[in-house]
Amino acid sequence: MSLTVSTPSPRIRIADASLHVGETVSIPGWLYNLRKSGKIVFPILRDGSGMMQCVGVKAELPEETFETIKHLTQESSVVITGVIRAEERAVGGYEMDIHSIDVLQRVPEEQPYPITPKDHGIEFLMDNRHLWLRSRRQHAILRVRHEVVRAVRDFFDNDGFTLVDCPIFTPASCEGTTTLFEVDYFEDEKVYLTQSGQLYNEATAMAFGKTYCFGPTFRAEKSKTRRHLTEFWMVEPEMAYATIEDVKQLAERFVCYVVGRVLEQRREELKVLERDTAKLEACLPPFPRMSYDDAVTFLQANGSDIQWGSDFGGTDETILTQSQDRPMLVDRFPTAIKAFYMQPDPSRPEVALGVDVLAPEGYGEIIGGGERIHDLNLLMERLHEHQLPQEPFDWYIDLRRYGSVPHGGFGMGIERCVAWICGLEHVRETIAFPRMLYRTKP
RNA sequence: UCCUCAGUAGCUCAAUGGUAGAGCAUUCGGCUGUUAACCGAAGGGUUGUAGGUUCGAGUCCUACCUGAGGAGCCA
Repeated sequence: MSLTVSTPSPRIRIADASLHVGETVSIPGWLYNLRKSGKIVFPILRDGSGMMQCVGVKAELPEETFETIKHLTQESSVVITGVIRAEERAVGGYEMDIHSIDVLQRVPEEQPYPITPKDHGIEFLMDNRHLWLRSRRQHAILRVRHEVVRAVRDFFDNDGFTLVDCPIFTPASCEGTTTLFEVDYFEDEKVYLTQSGQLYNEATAMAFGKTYCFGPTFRAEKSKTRRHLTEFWMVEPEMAYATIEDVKQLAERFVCYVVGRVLEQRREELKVLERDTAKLEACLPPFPRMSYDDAVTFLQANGSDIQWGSDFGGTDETILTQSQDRPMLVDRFPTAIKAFYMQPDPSRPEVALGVDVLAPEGYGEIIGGGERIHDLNLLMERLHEHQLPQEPFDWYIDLRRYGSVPHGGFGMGIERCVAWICGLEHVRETIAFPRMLYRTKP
């Protein structure tokens, strides 16, 4: 069966098939599907870069080779050698006439590959997440995610930001204290998994001017919705000498760049996902801007029972964004519901200079950020009001002692952004191995 | 933590309180251009668990377990 060993041909990836028309090449991959029709077989090979329909004709192959192909099982690992040919009837436009096949591992029929070409339920698919990643749709989503991550890095790298990553073990909370994962450190010490790199970003921004961090973030929220993971990836830029207006402009440019890159580089994947790209093409500046005050008025006029002073619910975000064709910016939230470090509006201290970006089509908040307090006394006051201990924040307070300046930034959740761009029902498909309230396997 | 819904073949789902069934997957057979191929046949079940009502329970009742969706909170 191992003809390729004695007659080695150049190995190619399916994505490069168009460069090898007429050549004899080998493609290492896995059997995606197999269609049989008497004396002709059509194994569909996948190699991670694409799909290739191969053709095996009984009359043109040794009987043993033909029988081997005919009885191949789904997801068996094989190296197929043959000649590439342009073929309109094949998906992808190219086809391979099989000369020989080398089977590395044949999936046994008594334990066949569980994910068949028909429908499956979400529980079954999540239990088989390690295999589900091989399917076309999951492949497309994770390629879009990769493009988003690349675009995020390129955007900040090309805009004068320095990447300075923040610690994952942290001694204290940035956001609320009830949503921290506690970890046993040495000598009875407790540390927590980071909820945000933002406090550290403020230190690095004072050192480099403009910085960003990008890494995993953890929230022990008992949230069981399509928008929540307990472990997610967040990119957080921070700028010295910046106001809320600078933050808003940065967020707007950033979101447009990321969406533009996916449209430019990942058309095929969006097509697999049946994403209406017109909705993404509408993502151009300027984004509509609304104050929290006006948002509350708008919501009340459109059926929400929200009262001034409380945060938006999931349905509130949907009501706000459903009439928009692009993301919207909402700013100046009640100071009382925002984190202690948020800068109050000097002319209206009851509202804070925070801004959220809400994605359209009901996807909700993808960015949260704003201007931070830079006045030492005000920061001390706010720490006290939030009943936070001073000692763990000593270093943070120091930043207001040594050349304090107005500064701000934001955080964007990668999974929510990818879910929106891909048009997915749930964020769980946007990360290879999602961690959720009741799921930590596989 | 609370609310709602669902657990039946490996998977997706049917079955008025009255003999547990189909499609896909698997195996065997047929077919030289298939596109989640198609046609024929076979094997495959402690109906989530424990109780209860009933002549009789997959179906009704109670508790529990598991999962999904949502609320609150959030990116």
